[in-house]
Amino acid sequence: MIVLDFRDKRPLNEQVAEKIMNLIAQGGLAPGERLPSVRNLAIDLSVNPNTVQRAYAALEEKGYITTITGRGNYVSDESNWKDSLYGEVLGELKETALRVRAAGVGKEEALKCVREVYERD
Amino acid sequence: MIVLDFRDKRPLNEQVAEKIMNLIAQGGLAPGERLPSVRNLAIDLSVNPNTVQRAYAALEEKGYITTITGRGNYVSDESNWKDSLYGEVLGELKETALRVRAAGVGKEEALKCVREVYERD
DNA sequence: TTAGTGTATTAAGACATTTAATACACTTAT
DNA sequence: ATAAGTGTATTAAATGTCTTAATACACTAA
Repeated sequence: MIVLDFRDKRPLNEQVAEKIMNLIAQGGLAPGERLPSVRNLAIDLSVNPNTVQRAYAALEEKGYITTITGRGNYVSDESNWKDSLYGEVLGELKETALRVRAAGVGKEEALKCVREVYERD
Repeated sequence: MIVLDFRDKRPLNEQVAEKIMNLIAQGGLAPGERLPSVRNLAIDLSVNPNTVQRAYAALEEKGYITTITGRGNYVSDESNWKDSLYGEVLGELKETALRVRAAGVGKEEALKCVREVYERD
């Protein structure tokens, strides 16, 4: 389901949260579907339960999942996170594009770079 | 000349290096121009000399500046860093685009976002 | 009642960043 | 030659974050 990169300098809890977020965003996890329990996912990823718990807490904070004590974590309805995700991600893209332009890269070259990413596999 | 964000979680030495790099890329610092000494910039930024030294070392490693022991640090000629800057900045764009795609944003919407940045003023 | 769930706390270790205090070699101007 | 300013290097300490570990508690479901 998820593979972590232990050599990456980014915190494990952030990696877990982002990978699950991406799975949800792409439909790999449907709304209403139950996520693995904190303890089970921790075992699967060879990570401490606290680390998974922090990832889940962040995901709930952003509206991607709903937590029910004693039962588990469930994927939220798309309406709860789609707008905020699009806004966040397009904001990042805009910032990066500004930096790319400031560095002197031409418009066509920048567009080509983005197109290539989308046309890969 | 430069203002650091001490609340930002990013390392100070990286912030210093990036801000100087941007100044150079945008012509705020001309080739041949001398940078502030390690000690003076450290005082200006309220930071330890070691931190500035690390920033300068990184900048020299990437070809943005040339260091002469006993004299100072000087902005390198554009030919020394233009390629590496393009590579770095396009790499960032690629990564961001991947994240945008993973979030479920469509190709046309992403391209439109980049186009808008380039067509602004 | 039992097992499985989320949650919370405290302690310890590992690690990166930053500061601090020096020291040394080099260059420039006097 | 001397002095001041430069880059560079080293070692130690302080700090903060991340992670693990070991528990404990409240809740839910079978």
